Amino acid sequence: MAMQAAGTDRPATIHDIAAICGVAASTVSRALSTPDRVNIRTRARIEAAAAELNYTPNSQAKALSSGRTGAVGVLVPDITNPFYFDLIRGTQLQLKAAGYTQLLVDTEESDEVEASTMEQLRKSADGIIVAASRLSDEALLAAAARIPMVTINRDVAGVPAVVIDTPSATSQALDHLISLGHTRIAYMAGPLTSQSSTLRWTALAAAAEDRGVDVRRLGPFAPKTQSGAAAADAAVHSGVTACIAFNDLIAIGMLQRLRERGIRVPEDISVVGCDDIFGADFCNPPLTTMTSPIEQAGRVAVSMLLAQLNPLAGGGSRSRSLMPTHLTVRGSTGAAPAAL
Amino acid sequence: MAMQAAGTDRPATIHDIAAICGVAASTVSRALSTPDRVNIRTRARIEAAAAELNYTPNSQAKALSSGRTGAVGVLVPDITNPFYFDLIRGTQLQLKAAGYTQLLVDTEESDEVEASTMEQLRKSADGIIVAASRLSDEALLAAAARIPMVTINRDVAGVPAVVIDTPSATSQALDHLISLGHTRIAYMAGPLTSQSSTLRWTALAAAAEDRGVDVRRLGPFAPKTQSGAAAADAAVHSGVTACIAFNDLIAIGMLQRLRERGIRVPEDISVVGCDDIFGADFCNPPLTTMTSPIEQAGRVAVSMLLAQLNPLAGGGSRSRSLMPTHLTVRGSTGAAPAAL
DNA sequence: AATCATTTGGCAATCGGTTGTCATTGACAG
DNA sequence: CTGTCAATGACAACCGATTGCCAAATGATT
Repeated sequence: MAMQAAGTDRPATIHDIAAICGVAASTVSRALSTPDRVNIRTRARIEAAAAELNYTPNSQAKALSSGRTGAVGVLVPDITNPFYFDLIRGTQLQLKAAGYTQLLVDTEESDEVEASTMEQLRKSADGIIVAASRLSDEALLAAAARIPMVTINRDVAGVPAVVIDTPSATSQALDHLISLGHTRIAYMAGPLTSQSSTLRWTALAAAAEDRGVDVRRLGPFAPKTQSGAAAADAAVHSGVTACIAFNDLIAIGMLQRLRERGIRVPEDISVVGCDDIFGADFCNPPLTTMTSPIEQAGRVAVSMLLAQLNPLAGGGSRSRSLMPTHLTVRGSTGAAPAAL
Repeated sequence: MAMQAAGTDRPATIHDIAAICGVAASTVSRALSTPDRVNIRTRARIEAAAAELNYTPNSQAKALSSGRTGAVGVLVPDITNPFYFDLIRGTQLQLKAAGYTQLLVDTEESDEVEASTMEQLRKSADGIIVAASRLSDEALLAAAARIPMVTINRDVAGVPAVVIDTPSATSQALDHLISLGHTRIAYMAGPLTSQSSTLRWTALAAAAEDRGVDVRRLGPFAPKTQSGAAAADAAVHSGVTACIAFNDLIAIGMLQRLRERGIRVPEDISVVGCDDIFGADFCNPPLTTMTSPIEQAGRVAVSMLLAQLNPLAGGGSRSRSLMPTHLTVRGSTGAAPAAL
């Protein structure tokens, strides 16, 4: 009701409450954090005063004295990649639900920025979530020893991770293409530093060998729609009838380029993406892609991190979580063109 | 070179440096922040020790004692809306360049969440950037009195603002449609609480009156692709031959729905979006839309806020910045169908 | 009624810095 | 040789909480 303690405009402190109630500041602190350690009547008075003054604890001070900051850092390589939008949304939701603040940082695909950010965050965050880390295994492991960490799409022994199981979906995609009659297929690789890209290629190559079809690797290509042009040209030049792109951005870029060049999709060439990001369903043609539970992955990562921070809450914290993926067939894949 | 002070693993403090150099902690603080107040030789020793210990100041402690947090809050109504991706990217880049940290918060289109977040941020941020605020003018003004603020797409007297000039672009869009022969046009409105939507409608209605064409307002519709279905149906039912959507999300959703219903775009109906978000160029058909310099708006907002925080740097801080917009014509608009 | 166990709540140190105040130092001028 | 002044750096208070420790108060027990 009352806006503020009359006159003063600065936020109320624990001392203001203490003065009003005639108790020590420490008592107020206890009443607010460990209610059982304080007489129920004084507690009531304190709570009333706190409400009256519209008191909210100063998080800086809290962090300084308690060591806990109530913040979690979220590191993504490129904030403009729609893939991370969903991820960020997932972490944001789950963190907010748990009363944490999200510190979002774009590491600009740079291992240096990533490392220095981690060191920085060591003091200003209780833990960090690192998506698609560009760091070496050793560096990542070393960092994880210094601050609670959960990685996403980066599996290193000893570091809790959430892994979206796209590799296994690649064989599903491959079978889909084979069933449509394709036998010459390309994988449009992502950045060399991306473990996801490597794992997808490994899984795809293994599946291809198993099925006895020809799958070649092209690239690497940057995970942006602009790279799609180069990817499209490379695919066409290589003579394949279908390709599986590292992610939807590349795939969508390919779609645009192919259209410009008058190459029909899927009649002349089929394109499969990966992730099912915003836009995959309304591009032209709609993209067949491996749908990832991205937002959910973000939420799970937060849960794992919080479990690590507060070991009290029963549930034995799992150190690795594999998120299932499935193929979503849309319009960008079709029967292989008749052989010349 | 040396990893850490041998043995101790916790971050080095100003006191560690002081002990090594045999000076008081305050001297170290001064040497690091106001170098001229300290002997150049001791300063050198201190800097050497700091480097040796790999010292980085504790931001919490710094914030507590100095009152400045080095963080800026960025409030957006819906983090999943691609429009805000570009905005967030712009703020992130500019903040990082200035050495600030970005605190990203999704206010979930709720004025309550927005207000409480602001109160919260009052202590943990030096200033805030509020995009498309859902707050009343009074509430916004009151909040701005409590913490340095810059709004984006929300113009309230007394609060510095960055405004993307989409209203004036609406008349450009209208003229484009008129030149194609359209005379019955609909505006697919956004949320009632969105000032942008209101301003666009006002500008559009005025322009329509001026040109003597019929423009009716339909909606409101939530700014999501899913709302596009309802919007599309409403537009078709109203018998218009063209429509201007509040934003690209609605427009893209309409495109999808119209396609499902077998209504051709632009042959049967033309659609104009607003913002030119990710996806507007590759949807089907590519969307004619009002292109906004979104990322730039984010950067400008940060600059204005920082100018407000550090009045020292000459440039008289402008209190209002109007970002120009232009119409980008793509495939979703075409000649009006012949009258029945 | 005296003793002991248990609450209850205050004191003061602490977190890691910043900053006002002041004593010391040395240089220089008178 | 001494007085003035600027430069330097140490001391200590402070920012707003948390938390260990202890004394006082309460209540239960015998």
